[in-house]
Amino acid sequence: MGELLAATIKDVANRARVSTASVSRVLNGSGTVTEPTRQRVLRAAQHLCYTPHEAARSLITRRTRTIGVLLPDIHGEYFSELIRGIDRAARLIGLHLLVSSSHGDATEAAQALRSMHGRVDGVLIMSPYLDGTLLNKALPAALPAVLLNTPDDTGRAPAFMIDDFGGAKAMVEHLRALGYQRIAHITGPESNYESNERLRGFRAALGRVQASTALVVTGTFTEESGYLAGRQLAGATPRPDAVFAANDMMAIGCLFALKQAGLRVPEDVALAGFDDIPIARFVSPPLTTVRAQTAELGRKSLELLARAIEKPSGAKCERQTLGTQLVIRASCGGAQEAAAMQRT
Amino acid sequence: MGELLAATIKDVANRARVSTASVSRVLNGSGTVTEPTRQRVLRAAQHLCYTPHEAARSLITRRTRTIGVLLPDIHGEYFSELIRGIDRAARLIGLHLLVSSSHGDATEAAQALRSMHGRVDGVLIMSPYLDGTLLNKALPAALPAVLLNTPDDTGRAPAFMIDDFGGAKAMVEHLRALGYQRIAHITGPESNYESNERLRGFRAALGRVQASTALVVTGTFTEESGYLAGRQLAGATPRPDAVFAANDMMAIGCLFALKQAGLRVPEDVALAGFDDIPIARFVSPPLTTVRAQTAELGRKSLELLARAIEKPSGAKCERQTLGTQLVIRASCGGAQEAAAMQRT
DNA sequence: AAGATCCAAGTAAGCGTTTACATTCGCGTT
DNA sequence: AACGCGAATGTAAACGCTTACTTGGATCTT
Repeated sequence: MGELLAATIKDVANRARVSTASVSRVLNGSGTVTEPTRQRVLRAAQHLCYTPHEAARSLITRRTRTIGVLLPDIHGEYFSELIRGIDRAARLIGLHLLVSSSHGDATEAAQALRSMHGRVDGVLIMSPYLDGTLLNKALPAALPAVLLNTPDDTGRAPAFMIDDFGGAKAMVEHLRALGYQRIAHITGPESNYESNERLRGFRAALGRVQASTALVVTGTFTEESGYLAGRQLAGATPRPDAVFAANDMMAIGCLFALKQAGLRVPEDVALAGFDDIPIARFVSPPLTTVRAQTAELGRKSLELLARAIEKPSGAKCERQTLGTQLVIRASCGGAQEAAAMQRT
Repeated sequence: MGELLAATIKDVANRARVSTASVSRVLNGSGTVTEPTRQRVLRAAQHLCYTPHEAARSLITRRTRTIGVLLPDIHGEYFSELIRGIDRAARLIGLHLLVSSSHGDATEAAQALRSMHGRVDGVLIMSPYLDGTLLNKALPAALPAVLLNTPDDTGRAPAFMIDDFGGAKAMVEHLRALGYQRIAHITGPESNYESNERLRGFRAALGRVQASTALVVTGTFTEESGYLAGRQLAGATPRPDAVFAANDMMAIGCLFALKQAGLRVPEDVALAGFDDIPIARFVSPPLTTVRAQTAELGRKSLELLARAIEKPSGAKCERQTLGTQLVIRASCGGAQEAAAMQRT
């Protein structure tokens, strides 16, 4: 009697002197069993420390109670927030999370997706790189999926979006209302969907004429890239009187560069970001930003996915957009006036 | 011909006019196949968008290429860093991550652990609550495991630890060397292992006499609790001239409270934290803290686990401790002198 | 040219479950 | 006392894969 291998349902059946079917019935509460049998099975299972083998179980039930999460990265506060929202919702519904991240390109993401076949009941995908064709290719037709902030050409799956355009536009309009004239923008990666939407919002708020002359520096959503952009902007002539970074991390990097260049924020240059990551209110001066409901985005996506798994028919491939909210802090000055404006 | 269900190996075999065995051989590169057969199989597989069903595969191979990650929480910068380290290492080795978090108590963690049977090849466990008995109960004998910062009474699994004691001791000694006399401490949750170790380090650095009179406030590792502790400390008489918080988040909360009370940091009260989370250098003044190699901890743990899975024999149940490092910033003053000291 | 050798491909068992179906058993009817 | 019936239990077939073993030719040896 080697205790090397984990006990199987057969072992339990033997010990309880019943068939495996009865064990299964007891453990799943399905079918009918007499109380004595039930007790015997339960005791046997407990004695053997029996735990069902999930792979075997899901092979036949065609359910894994697991959902796959495909992210471009897992690092930083933004993803931390997102995963938090997803995780909470999943835990509430009783779903496991199989995460896969850090695929730099669409091919890698597709690869990761394939390797999830038979491991998950559905997938949550955030992949700014994955274009429609590749996604269709890699996504098994029957696999429920929900897209997060992912450009979707195909209508293959429902999608949740953050209103990147609207948020950026509102922020730049706010800056203009405060009287800033030369507003610069630090973008995210060029191939990134959200980055492009925010840039579009930036331009829309400025209007065609100003947009054409506005100072736009390309970043990569990292603090480092924000720092470099900040140095560049600090030395530009004419120097911008406000900088809108496409995310908070870059704004913070930029803040450092500006300070290092001897510029005061917001007196010399105003600064604004996007996301409202937790750090944003801790930097000095606290960062004015656009609040994206990141955790909420995660939660809602997961819930939608769970519903889609429950009844695959009801999945309308709609795109829903989550609104954003201006968060006025000290980094762009005029906090009081702005607050007053908000109220009206 | 319904395309509703995903193609199986049988479908591929039929289409290529070979047996399923040959398909398997081609796809896994095992056994021998002639080139024409190979081509036929490959074409058939591609045409049908065939992807192996991982549950079925792992049922027979007894390998899932997945490792389970059990965390007490998933929120915040600390866990973000940790997961990042784990994720990177896993990706490098080609392992999937099944994460399970937010179990408040040992029972929930044990439950989560059981439900991983048949889904994972091994587990990474960080559970400050899980005591030895429960862990032994829930951990299948054959399941490779590595513990992270978890008190382990059993020697059942190897463990990686952060040198909480040493780090805390070094920090408090540093504060004393700077001339601070009345050093207060904000602890983590009472039942938390790391929290207790840091408290122990704090006391050790003070020596028995001073430790007995030192001001110690209980927190919960959250910013909120740090804030409350900060308010309490700001009003204490005699007021401490330095505060050492058991983690950075609480230090930041405390910082707010101190500022709100009109105290200057570090002139009126010095402040230090633990972890060196990314925010730490962004707050104002930048936070002096103990750098715990969090991502490194994740990476090393995963690598050890991977090795243990590879050859279960070689797993010595040792505990390894990762050193910490003092990070001197402005929040406790004397940065220059301190830097000089470090150099010697 | 017949037997030995070897390689490619097929056959089928089995991984640990669930579940449709078959069987058995006890019991109330007639 | 024979019958029928429902409840409890058992039997065995899947689920989709891998792999030990078997088979069937082709090639090589003598």
